[in-house]
Amino acid sequence: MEKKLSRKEREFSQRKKEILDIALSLFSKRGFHNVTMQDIARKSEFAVGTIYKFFKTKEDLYRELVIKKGEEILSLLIKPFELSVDEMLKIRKAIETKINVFIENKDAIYLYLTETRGAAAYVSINIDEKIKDLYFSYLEKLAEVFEDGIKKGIFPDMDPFLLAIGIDSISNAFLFQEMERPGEHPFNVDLILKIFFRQIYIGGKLNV
Amino acid sequence: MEKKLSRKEREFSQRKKEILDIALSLFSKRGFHNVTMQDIARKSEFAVGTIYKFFKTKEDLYRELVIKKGEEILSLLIKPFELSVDEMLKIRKAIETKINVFIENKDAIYLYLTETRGAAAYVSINIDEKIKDLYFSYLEKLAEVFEDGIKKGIFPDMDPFLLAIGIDSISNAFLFQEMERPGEHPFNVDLILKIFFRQIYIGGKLNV
DNA sequence: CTAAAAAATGAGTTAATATTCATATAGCAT
DNA sequence: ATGCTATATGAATATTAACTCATTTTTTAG
Repeated sequence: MEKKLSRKEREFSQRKKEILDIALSLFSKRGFHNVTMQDIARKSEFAVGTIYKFFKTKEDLYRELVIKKGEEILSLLIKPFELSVDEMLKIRKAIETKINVFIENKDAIYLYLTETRGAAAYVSINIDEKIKDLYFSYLEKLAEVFEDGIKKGIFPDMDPFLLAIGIDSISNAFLFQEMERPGEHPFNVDLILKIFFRQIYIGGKLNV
Repeated sequence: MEKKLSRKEREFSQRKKEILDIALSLFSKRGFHNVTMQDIARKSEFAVGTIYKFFKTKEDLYRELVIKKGEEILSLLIKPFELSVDEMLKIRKAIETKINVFIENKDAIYLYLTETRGAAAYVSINIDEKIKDLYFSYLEKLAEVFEDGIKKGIFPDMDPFLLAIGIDSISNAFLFQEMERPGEHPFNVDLILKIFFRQIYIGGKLNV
């Protein structure tokens, strides 16, 4: 069902993708309002009119970009939850994955976090809501892992959703700090786990 | 040195303050680019031209607002650090204060956090840097408390700046969650301290 | 009360940029 | 090679919103 695309269609998608990549690099650095369609046209080496063959409006382009990247990133972030390992390892893998995804997708992360912050960044309520929902669904999956762990007695008995928010926000904060001032305050997964669980987990074993 | 203001001057500041208050409520909901000077004029019941008697440009107005609020909030947040109590209680007070400041200044917090996020929100690099610096100076003060506590052996021996980022980001995350979906996941200072220290601190005593 | 000075007003000007569309170019079939 | 269709182009247009300033209104002083 994938191979039905004609060369024309493949070229169309390829060009569209190129435009979206350029747009990502621009929007993530300067924000929606400080990037013009001219900028996108110039940098992607298309004429302005051509951009409009791919996207009805500037906002459409932005919306498509934000949602596409959001979904892309979510799909990476939730992979560890499908592993059949114990909850502690799942959490560890989830944080490791998050760190890698951050590093590999800095631009997209900027776009994404800008959106979840609402307020000044938002262009249209709908984008904002969609991205919030994606992020929420991630937190819910993470919370489920905590819930399972609590039932087994390996995590403290607290609201699993708050634990999810907690560990995720620490991870985000450390990652942002690292992005802003690289090397100043090195951290790793163990440190995050240590704060959360007073535990270091190595090769299937728990060490305090 | 305060009472030298004439009625004129007092009226001028009063009006300026009114405009800034209106602008805050608008900017915090819709962001810089989605609020027009017309909007601010209409809502504050002045003419557009009058707004320009108070602020040279729209960006000036915004800058003044963001920095004023940032400084206002910082001065509230750092108060607990001046208390002469032990480090654990200082941290507790700092979180309590943060929760209260959040609740009392939701609009300003939105403005403030939007700015610290950089990226899409930014208007001019200078505002952004100024606010980042303010926030950074808060984190540094918080880190000092951790440092003192670590020396005394009452906190675990980790990078105090990371501990500061950590506890602050959890507090922020819980507060945002509460703002977005009130009542769904109740939390309090004890919960945050428990995650961080496995400790509840009541009336000067530590309880595990 | 009256006239000069100060302040406020908002229609009009200007600048920036999203969007359109007549024209040019490239691709393709015969 | 030739015409026909689809695609690309970017100058021209439309829109939006910041900012100005000639006019009106309010305040102050005598």
